[in-house]
Amino acid sequence: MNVESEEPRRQRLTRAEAKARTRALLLDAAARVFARKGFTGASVEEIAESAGFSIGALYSNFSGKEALFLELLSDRGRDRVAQAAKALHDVGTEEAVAELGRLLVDVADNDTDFASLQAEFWLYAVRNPHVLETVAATTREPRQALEGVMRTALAQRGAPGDVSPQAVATVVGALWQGLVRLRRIDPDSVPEELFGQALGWLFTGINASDTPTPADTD
Amino acid sequence: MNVESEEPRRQRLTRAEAKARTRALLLDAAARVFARKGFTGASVEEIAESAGFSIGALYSNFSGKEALFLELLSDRGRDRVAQAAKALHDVGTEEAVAELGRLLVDVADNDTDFASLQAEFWLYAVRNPHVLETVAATTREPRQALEGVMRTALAQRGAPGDVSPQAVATVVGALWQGLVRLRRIDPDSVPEELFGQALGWLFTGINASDTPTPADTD
DNA sequence: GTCTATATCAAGATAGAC
DNA sequence: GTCTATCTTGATATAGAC
Repeated sequence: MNVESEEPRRQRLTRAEAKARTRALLLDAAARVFARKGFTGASVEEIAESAGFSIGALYSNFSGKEALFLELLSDRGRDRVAQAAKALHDVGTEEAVAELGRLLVDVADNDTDFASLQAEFWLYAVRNPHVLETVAATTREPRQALEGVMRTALAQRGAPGDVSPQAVATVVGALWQGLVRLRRIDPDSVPEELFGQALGWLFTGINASDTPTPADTD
Repeated sequence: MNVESEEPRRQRLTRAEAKARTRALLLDAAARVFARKGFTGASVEEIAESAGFSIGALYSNFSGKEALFLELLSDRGRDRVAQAAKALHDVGTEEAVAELGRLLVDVADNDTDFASLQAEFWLYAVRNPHVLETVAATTREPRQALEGVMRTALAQRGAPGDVSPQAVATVVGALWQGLVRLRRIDPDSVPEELFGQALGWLFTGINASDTPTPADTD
């Protein structure tokens, strides 16, 4: 009967740890199911069972479906892109551009749930004003990380000083998202090199332009 | 029996015309409700009543919820962008770029349902393999129209001959989609001029680069 | 802390009236 | 051709057992 007092060697968990582990497993499952079925289409029952628990366990850890979804937004929102952008910070410019290209293909092809979840978050935001700002904030985080990369990239390439790294980061981020989504449903139209090629055009154009206005005939 | 042979003066509708009108009204309502609630979140009851009809009328015109959704995809999928791109075909290059910029802001700010519907279609496609190709096809149509615009734009700007109009059209389209979505949840990060500015960089860079695109023989 | 059982409700779809 | 009434299912959330 003294099960709990046994030696905690071999990964025996305290109650708090067990609960935290359950929470984490539920969040993982939620990410999968929400991505595959959508917010409304996903049932809490499927999420719970997919994590290996029952509905009761889910409601013991989260107040409901929406709370679980929003928790997921906080946890996963910043993850991938911010992390990648930070990793690129240390890398030289030319390699960074190539690396970004590879990252695009990798995410689009392998982490298929990622783009779906992003789309779900976006839709939830435009439909629920009370979380719009929260979702907007999670998109700003990775974009700011990217802005850092762009700042050094522009400097190293000797771009005109009046070019806004923020604008470039926004453009690169938007292009990335657009291409990932398109590649997902029409891979042939987005070959592996396209993103890198586009970045090449972009940076060349930025360098060549002395003013940020497009009405500048060369 | 001779109902159909009555004079159609004074907007009296034949049975076929009445049915067609009902169908059209249901499709309009469906576009609204699907955009606002999502495919799963939207109820056929709300769609029917939003169009001013009952559930029965809906099922008399469409075999079910999915059929209605897919019908919408065929009707609205090509609409906006293809139409716009074709209009741009006649316009000179410089004006076309500026016009595209204005179009972005207009769509993002005014036709709010458009982007939501697009996102719904995309999600439905990645989740339902049997319609993936259909959705992909509807994205190809406007992209091909855009490709025509890009071809003349590149020629007028004297771009290297080995630059693929198809690649440029894909990039411009993806960037457009990405920026529209971002502006929807974070307008400050996508100022009105950003799209035009990005296009300027892009075309300048294309002109300056002699680097060949991967040989693309259509 | 987690599970089982259940109350409550809303949705998709159908059948027959008009 | 459209409407009303209804069948059936599956969902969220809760309450009490272990």
